Amino acid sequence: MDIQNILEGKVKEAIRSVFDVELPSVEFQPTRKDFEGDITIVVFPMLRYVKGNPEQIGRQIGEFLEEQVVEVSGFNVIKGFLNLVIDDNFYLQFFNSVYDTENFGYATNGDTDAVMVEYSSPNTNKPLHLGHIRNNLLGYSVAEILKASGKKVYKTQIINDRGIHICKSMLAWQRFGNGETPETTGLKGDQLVGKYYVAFDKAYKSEIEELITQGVERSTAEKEAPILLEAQKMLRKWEAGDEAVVALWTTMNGWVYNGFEETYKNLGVDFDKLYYESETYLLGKDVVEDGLKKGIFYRKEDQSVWIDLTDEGLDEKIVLRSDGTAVYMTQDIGTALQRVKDYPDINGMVYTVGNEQDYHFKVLFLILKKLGFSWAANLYHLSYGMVDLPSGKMKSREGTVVDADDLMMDMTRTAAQLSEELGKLEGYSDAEKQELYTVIGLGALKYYILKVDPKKRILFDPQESVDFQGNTGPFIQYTYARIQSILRKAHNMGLEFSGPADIDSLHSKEKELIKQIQLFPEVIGLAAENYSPALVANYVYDLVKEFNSFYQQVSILGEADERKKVFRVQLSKKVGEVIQSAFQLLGIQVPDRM
RNA sequence: GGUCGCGUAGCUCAGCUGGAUAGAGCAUCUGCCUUCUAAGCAGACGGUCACAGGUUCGAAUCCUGUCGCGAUCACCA
Repeated sequence: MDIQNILEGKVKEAIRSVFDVELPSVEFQPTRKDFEGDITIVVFPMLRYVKGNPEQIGRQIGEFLEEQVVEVSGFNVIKGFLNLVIDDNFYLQFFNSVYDTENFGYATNGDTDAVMVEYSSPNTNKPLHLGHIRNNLLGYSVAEILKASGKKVYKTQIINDRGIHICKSMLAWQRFGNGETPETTGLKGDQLVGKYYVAFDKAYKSEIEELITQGVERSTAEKEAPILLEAQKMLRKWEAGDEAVVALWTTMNGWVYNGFEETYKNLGVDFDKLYYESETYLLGKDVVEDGLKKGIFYRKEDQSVWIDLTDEGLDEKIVLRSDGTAVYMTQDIGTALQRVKDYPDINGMVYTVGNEQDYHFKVLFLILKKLGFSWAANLYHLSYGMVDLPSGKMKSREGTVVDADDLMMDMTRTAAQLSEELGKLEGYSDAEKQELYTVIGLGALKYYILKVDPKKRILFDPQESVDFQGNTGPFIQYTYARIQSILRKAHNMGLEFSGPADIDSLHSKEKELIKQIQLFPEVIGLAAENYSPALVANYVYDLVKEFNSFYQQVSILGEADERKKVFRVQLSKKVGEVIQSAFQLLGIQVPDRM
């Protein structure tokens, strides 16, 4: 089936018959655009087994292949590179075989094992910001890519709904809130709660300054500011189950959840299962006991429990405090186990968390492996770089963040403004226009973030906003819309474009397009293997570039030859489908018109 | 200081398991809307792939070292 396999066998055969040597493998690569040919065989690696002039060996193989393999219709040799010309028929056959395939590129035979993908995982004391957007987009997209590669996927987030951070917001709301609610203020719940988190910080800072003027050391003042002590007291009350505190906590978290839900909906991400830290923060202690018995952990004199990872080049790490309470690590161990308990088919997990926690996850995964869980072999920390602003790091407490809701609205507004200027949307209702602007604005934002390697840090300049030209979401969406326009016209012309393509030879642009389409399944596999939406983004951009060049240089609907015309429409349709599929993997919608 | 990541055109980024003359977009310049949507196309300009060694027939890619930027090394999460 696969041309490469056929060729590999034949090349080995050629070498065997001419030189009487067995080759272990053959190296292929797509032929560079500036040379004639489609597939290139690199002769250099063969020189270890076959003595001689690479150019001559290449020619001998080429002659053999041209004679013996129907798909090979010609060849040329340049230095050690044997460029093979593949017959148009091969590409046509491939095209016909996938033309009617729905979800072309997606793996069909599903894996019985499931993988759980965690992303977002916000604190409930403030609204989502640009950093969360990157997290959400990455997590969601990787989940979609894994699904497309044949895996069963559960999307989840752990909501950090307890701790000192939410108590700070609660306390500030009690003090300065005057009973404000989302209803009375018209603010989104998460925005309202975030406002009080900032208010807390302001009050805290002024108390520190106050103490310092009274002659207290700064470090002491920071620890003993009354409002902070009060917040800590509140946390203890919460842990003791104090009714009033828990009631307030429930109310305010409820506001935040409503707000988050709206943001997630706008962003287009969702979850199959939610975990709440308030329900999981005590987990993991029993596992630690187990680990102690197995000798994986050890207890120090003060009763705290540790693991020694110095053999692995890491440090010693605490897993249980001397007072017997859990640390972050303990919780994460317990939560992982809980997930496998809830979904027994899980055989791997992906954690979408910023790269400042690289070390933490390295340790966590190592511990889980040492504890002997089979699924621990398939844990992946989807680590990504920070999103920084030209002014520096974003800090929620100081209000120097790019708010997720604001940003999405800005992008939509920019899209609207641009569309108005271009003025192509006559006949659309205001509601339809608004929806389209959202699709485009979010397309720009999502693509902008997903096209860069997750590992790299992003410098986000809100002033310059996000481009709509070149390697961008809207450019790709635009191409898709243009294809839909062709299909509408073709339909109106009464063109029948469902059967197999029936033409004699391919235009070079057509051939290039089919080659590009052919790569899609491979790209999905690679993206899944590397947990990298960027591979998909850059692939679809190449496809779109190729299509635009085709579109601009050959006539599709104006082609005189009826069979060619039909084929070109079919080809355009398939390109549209691949664009749509690829964008689905990125969580980006695609418009019929723009 | 130890560990991890990053460093490619003026700017933002691609570059798959090492392969031919390192690719896009933005910006600057030149053409192209009476024909399928110009958010486009064709082209020009722009690079000692941070630096120095090494492995290899062949290195942006692999190894070592140096420099720069970032993160991390809590009985915080």
